[in-house]
Amino acid sequence: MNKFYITTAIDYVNAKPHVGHAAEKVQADVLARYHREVLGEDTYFLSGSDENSLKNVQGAKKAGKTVEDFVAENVGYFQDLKKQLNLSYDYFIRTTEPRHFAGAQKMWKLMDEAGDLYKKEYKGFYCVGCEEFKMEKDLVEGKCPEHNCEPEVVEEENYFFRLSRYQDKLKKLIESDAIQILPSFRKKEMLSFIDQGLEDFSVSRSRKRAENWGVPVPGDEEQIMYVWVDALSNYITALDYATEGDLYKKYWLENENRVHVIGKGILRFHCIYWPAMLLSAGLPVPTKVFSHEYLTIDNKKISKTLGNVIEPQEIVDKFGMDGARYLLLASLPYRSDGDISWEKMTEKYNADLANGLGNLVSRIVKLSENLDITYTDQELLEALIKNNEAEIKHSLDEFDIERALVLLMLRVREANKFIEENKPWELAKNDAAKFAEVMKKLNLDLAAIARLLVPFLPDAANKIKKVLADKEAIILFQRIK
RNA sequence: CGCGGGAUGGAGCAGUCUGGCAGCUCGCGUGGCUCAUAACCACGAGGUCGCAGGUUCAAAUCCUGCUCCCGCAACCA
Repeated sequence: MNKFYITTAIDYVNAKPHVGHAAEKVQADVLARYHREVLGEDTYFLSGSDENSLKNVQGAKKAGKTVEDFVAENVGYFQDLKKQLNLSYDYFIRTTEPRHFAGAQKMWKLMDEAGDLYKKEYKGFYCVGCEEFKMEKDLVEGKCPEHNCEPEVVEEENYFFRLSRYQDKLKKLIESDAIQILPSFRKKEMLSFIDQGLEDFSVSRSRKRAENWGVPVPGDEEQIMYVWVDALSNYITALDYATEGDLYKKYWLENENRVHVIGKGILRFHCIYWPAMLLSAGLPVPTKVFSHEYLTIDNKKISKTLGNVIEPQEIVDKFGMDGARYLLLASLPYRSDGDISWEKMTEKYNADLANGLGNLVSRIVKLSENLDITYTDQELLEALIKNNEAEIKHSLDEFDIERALVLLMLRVREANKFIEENKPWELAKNDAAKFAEVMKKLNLDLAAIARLLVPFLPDAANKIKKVLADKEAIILFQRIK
């Protein structure tokens, strides 16, 4: 049996999740369900939280809580997304778990043994007010914009990873699609980044600066792992890499599909840093990295200060679980950022789900009320083919979820058109045979559409199947003002 | 000359690789229908396809130059 391992990014839990986080999880969920429920593959789907960041320590301080409590509380909000949006992930990894520490340290040791870790002076601008290092680009006229003070130049010894050593190997892996990067223009971007020359990067911080929070560097009491080795290794530590458990063997070692779904902002770390670290440790690299674009709200970046945050739960409250899934998926184009607003969402929900799919279900169920419709599996397979099954699958193989949904909605329109052209309500009165024939086709089409909807709108798909059998009219998606 | 993406009717997008009547959804107007969630279907108005050149029988599509917008630009998820 084919196997499929898919992960989402692990999120910082220094605040509640917003729609952008939610959209990524739903996208990954569609792909996971497609492989698990449609293709019937042995699928493992992972999500999780990145808890070892200094940002969490700072967030906790602000909130007047212990880091443990602060992080646990926010993790709860992220885990709530599972129920809210019907996510089907198999496990939610927290990077504060002991087995994650053990796995990250194990990987560190292998990289060290490979001779890829070395100590070097790290020089940076440290703002005492922010208690963190600032990038030069973040400084305004050489000063920290938040505190309006000149940062200290601090030098500190850190461990560095020899990324430079893997430049050629990475280029080959990406060029040949051994690591396939989607959409394709992102592959181009990564290749041209490699061509500019890869430099080593720092992978640790002093224990003091890390505020004693995070994964300790093996064999060096004074250093804590910085984000890369720690966070990225979650994709294998969650599979019990530390003990080389069954999950790890099954889904990482003996599997051809190791897929990461991430946002474009962290593309480089997944396509370059992470594979290089795996190469160093002698472990298999990911086979696919899908980079989604970002959601904006009212054409602005999602930002607390702008006050334009929409919580996932709010969308669920208004449009229902599958309604929210649909809107998040359909609002995020494959190749560019997508914008949402209450107005746009309401419009799309009404057009596609209430007036489109939902109304179609009502029409067909009512018209079929007094008919006894049966069909064979073979007939259903033929209906699937006629309803763009191949094209929809092809879109999903390319991770183009938006296009798959467009194709599905096209089928809904076709069915509505077919009803109009054949006027079954008239046939019911004067041509019983033709009426039965027309309604059988419509039932088959709707059954096919329901089957194709499974990865996207699992609940609605089930309800359609049920209602076709029971013939009890339902309002699948209530029209919203 | 840092890298990548984008500019197509009121809005959102496809089409560009492989040149050939400019297409889809929403919104708007008119008509039709009544099985349905005032839903559905048809027709229509609306675009010199960012700008300027070039190649070609033919350019949104290929070539050259330019303008504007967005993301990334390295240890920042």
